[in-house]
Amino acid sequence: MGRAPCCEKMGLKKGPWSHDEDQILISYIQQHGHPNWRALPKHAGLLRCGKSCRLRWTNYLRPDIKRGNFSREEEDTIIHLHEMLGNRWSVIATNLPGRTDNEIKNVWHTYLKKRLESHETTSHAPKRHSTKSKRASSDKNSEESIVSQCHAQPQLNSHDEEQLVYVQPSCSESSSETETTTNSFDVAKHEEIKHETFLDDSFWSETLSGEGDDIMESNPTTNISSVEFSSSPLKVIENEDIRNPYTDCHMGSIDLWYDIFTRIEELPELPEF
DNA sequence: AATCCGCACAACCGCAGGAGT
DNA sequence: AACTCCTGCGGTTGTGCGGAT
Repeated sequence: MGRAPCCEKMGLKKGPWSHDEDQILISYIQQHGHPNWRALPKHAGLLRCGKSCRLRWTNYLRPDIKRGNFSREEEDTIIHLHEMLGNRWSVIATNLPGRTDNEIKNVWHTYLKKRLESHETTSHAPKRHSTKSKRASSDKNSEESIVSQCHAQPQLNSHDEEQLVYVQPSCSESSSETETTTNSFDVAKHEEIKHETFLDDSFWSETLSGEGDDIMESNPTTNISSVEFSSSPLKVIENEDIRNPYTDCHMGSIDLWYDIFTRIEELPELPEF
């Protein structure tokens, strides 16, 4: 496979994004979407490579990013899924609405891994995320104000973890209500779990990439917030009252998970995807 | 008060793989 | 089939902050 030539570094800015750059990126994506990341910075007038723009958008500026501390349920979900999937952060992220793979990866490396290593599985977690934003109080105030400009929906609150659904895209750029709601979680059937998990991976990535861009391209002037939140999976879940299996039974389901893991290991061969 | 150290997290880098030609 | 382009992913690094010494 050919590898994309790295963006010509001549004259391209690196490092932390400035307020102005964020504004430019947000406003451009709101107006035009992001059908082509590579061409985006040029068209938007940003001295950044497309990769950097995409990363900034997906990891920080995207409207549906859920900021704030990870709940205990989210942490447990990460741990469970990491046991099952390994370092497939993007797949794990699809099960944590509003969380990015980068964020989950960071949390894992800086905190959860150590928590597991020290076998500290009981309630009190070590000091962490008391202020998720050590920097948030200073230079991120400005950044969050930027982000909030495209957050048409209020920040998620502590009840959000009750709305977690096993199979769910992290990105609300598009989602299908029926698809989301029909992906119910049947933990009793490990094959279905595997199927849904891996199906979810490709399914959502395809769905998201396709529909999101379609929306944007077909409605270039559509306000991104209205588009995204009109089909917000969180809203769907809220309406449908689908519960997260981890939330419902997560601490009581250790045996269940153990059973799942052991049964998976009994399988002669895992299908490759 | 100054320095050191660890933590948290944003951002970068290289690679893999799908899509298009 | 072979090639290029583009996107997404996972690993890693850089930087700023707060607490400890």
